[in-house]
Amino acid sequence: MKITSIKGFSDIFPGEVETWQWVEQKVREIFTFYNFAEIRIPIVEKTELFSRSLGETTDIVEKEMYTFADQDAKGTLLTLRPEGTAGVVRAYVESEMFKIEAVRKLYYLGPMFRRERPQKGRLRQFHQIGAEALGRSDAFIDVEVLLLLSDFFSSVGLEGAELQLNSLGCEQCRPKYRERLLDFLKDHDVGLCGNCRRRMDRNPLRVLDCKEPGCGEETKNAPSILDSLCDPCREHFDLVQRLLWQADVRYDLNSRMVRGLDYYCRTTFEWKSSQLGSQSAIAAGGRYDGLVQELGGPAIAGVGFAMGIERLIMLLRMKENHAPAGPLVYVAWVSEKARGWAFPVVHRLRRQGVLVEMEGEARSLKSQMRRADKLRAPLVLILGDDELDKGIALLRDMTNKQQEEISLEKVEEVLMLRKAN
RNA sequence: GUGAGUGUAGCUCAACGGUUAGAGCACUGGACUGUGGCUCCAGGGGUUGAGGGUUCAAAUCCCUUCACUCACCCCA
Repeated sequence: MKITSIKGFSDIFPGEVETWQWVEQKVREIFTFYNFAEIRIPIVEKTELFSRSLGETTDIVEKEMYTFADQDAKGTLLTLRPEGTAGVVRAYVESEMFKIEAVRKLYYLGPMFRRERPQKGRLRQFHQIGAEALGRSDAFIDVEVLLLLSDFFSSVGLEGAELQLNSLGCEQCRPKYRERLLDFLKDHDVGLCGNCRRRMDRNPLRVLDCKEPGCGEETKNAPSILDSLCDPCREHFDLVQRLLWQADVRYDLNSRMVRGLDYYCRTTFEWKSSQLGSQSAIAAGGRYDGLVQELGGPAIAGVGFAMGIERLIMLLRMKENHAPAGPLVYVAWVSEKARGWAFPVVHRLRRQGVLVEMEGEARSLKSQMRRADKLRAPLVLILGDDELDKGIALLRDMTNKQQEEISLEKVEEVLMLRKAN
């Protein structure tokens, strides 16, 4: 029986991996420019970290986490991280970073795991790029984070992503809004789909972004969270919008946008694209002012986002060719003696920085030429017994079909020269 | 977890229940005895996802199972 990969876990092969490397390079460039520093955190954490920060009743915690017992005596429950924010905040609190410098701007990049049914734009192991700004509660940092994302998108040439913006309020105003909404929904529950009637108790906000047309109709006049914000939240959100406007970043207000994790408050946002299929969010995030404290730290605010790399790459559509440079010289050999002569030469050339590839098996010269052509090598060094006897090698220029004889002693020298050009 | 769709050569796909399951691309070789792209010719490559059933006969129909895809749920 052939062993296959796990459902929802995929390989990234050469050809595609170059695009990943290019994206990662852009991340480092842009994020560093905004003074975000990379942090690398473990892929496995204690289960409790996630259940406490994401919320016990979220889908992720209830049914999507890869959780297992450690081999220690207590059988400590461990979980493959389903997202990055919890781990970053844990590291921030645990290392007491805030004592030295309360404000930290961090980013990370790596695999996340959620046991969902795979579909377009959704895998069980997927990759996220995330940024977290800890220690500031002002609207300016919310917008700085949004501008970072926006600049990143333009640096990779992403077009057609739309920003949706909302505010979820704080512990003061959100519970009040929740009550108001619930009252409204109770009066209208006849027109709601079965799904939404179930949603009412668990997370009434979610009823608002139900895809059923009937539910949309029924909740058309539902109270909006944006009309229910308390004064500080209102001012915060107004400033966010004013700054975005100033920075020329377009957005749509969406008071029905819900975030999946419990820790969000105030500003939340989502970048969406219509070209992604049903899973349309490419990046999403928001403010999480209570999280640091929830994880045992001081009352320190935070704001951040996560972006799905697979989804991002789907949208980039390989506009640019990120393939690495092919070999400068392809060495074709037609006898074992020639191969034996060429092998150490190839090695020496590589050590001197010349990109050389050499045929690996005894094949016709024709097929070796084909291979060289396919690799787009501009030069082919041809070696056979005839040449060795004469003390020469043939150097063919693939672009103009010119071929010259060079003495064996000069091969390295000549190729070094070609490299320089 | 629920629902639908699809599984045939390395890839993209054909084949009314009826000869030996084909084509394009890719690969290998030849035309060009040791020279790439274009063209022409030839060749290799398949347990038709797996297992069972119906039938004189199954890639084709039925059942089971597995995998993939898309959607719901939910989310990056």
